[in-house]
Amino acid sequence: MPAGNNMKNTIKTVAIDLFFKKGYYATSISEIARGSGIQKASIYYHYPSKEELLFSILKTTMDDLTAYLKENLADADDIEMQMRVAVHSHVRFHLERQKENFIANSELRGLSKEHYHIIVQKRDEYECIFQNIIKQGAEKGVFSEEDTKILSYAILTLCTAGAAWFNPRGRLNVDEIATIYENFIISGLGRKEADGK
Amino acid sequence: MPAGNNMKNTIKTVAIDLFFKKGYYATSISEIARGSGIQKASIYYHYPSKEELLFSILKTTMDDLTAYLKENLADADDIEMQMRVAVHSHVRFHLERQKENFIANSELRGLSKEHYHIIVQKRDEYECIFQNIIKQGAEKGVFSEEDTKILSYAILTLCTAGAAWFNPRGRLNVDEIATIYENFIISGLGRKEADGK
DNA sequence: GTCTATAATAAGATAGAC
DNA sequence: GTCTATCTTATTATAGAC
Repeated sequence: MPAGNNMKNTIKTVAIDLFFKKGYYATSISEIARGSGIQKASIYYHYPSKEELLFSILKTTMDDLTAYLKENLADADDIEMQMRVAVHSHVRFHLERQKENFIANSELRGLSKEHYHIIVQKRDEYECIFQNIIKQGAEKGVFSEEDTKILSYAILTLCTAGAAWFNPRGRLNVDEIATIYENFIISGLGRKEADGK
Repeated sequence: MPAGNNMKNTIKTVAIDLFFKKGYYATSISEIARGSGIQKASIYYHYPSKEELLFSILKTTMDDLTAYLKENLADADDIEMQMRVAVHSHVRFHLERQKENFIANSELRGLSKEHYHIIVQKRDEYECIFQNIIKQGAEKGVFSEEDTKILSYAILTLCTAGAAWFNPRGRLNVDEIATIYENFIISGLGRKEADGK
């Protein structure tokens, strides 16, 4: 994660802040420079273009997101536990790195065609992990047999949305929110007839 | 809903298309004019500014959304049915007027302070209807006693997200998707102990 | 109600000094 | 690695003819 130790990271941190607050297009290189304490021309020493700066943010976020999920899933054995861990991991990451994740979900259109494909492929790989858990759960009779793709989108967007409204100084902390979502989703995925547990 | 019968509506329809495809900031008045078959200066005869055009789109969308929900809820009596109807109504409206709704959820930052407050107030009123159903459901023991606000955000963002990926020529039609969401949410809201139904 | 022409401004990016 | 100065281009919006 970027800290303020060198200018390249400072610029990135400032850009994340501004892209989150105002959006990518509404943020100018001048503003990023002002926030970083340098002149706008100096930005181009560190990043070849505004678009490359955005790409750099999104790439790091997606890589860290997937690494975090895999790390957390290593301990989970049965299917329900895997889904619980996956949801918790997703919510936690999105709440703790709220700004980057919000950008990763709202500013994909700012990317070049090539960069867009790279990020979307990373996102697909991540989604695939969730879809496999749902599919396995349906096969083993733990989850209901609704449409796997739709449910994975539903679950992911549900948790992702947390990043849009979460207030770090609000009523509930990260783990409390993650647990509410976790219960909601496990219930939602349960078979409708009766709870066989 | 705007049709192509007069220039003011044509401009609005073209703008919705472009704001959805490219985003508000990435869309220029020139492009909207080109799509409408007039010169860019002529846009200003119909709308005083680009921001007013955006506001006009968002205002119509929010008003129609709330009217549609109230209309649908008029028939529903018990709480579970009310939630089913509300979810179905929300999903249906968001899938059928996908572009406007996507804009209404992603381009609020493009508004002036005054217009922003008007739209957010309309959104709060709409959310309030959902929160009341959840609260009543919890009081009567139909739904679990989780946090009302969190759950209403969860439900709304869940359904709203449909608008972001729905493909009108895709595998599933509007009603099929709405029903999947409906079941998921009713299960998710159910009490965790055992299904008392 | 739509046009042409243009004003006013701000953007992303580069050149070259230090 | 950061600066000043500048190029190029695009933007929103207005003035005034038709």
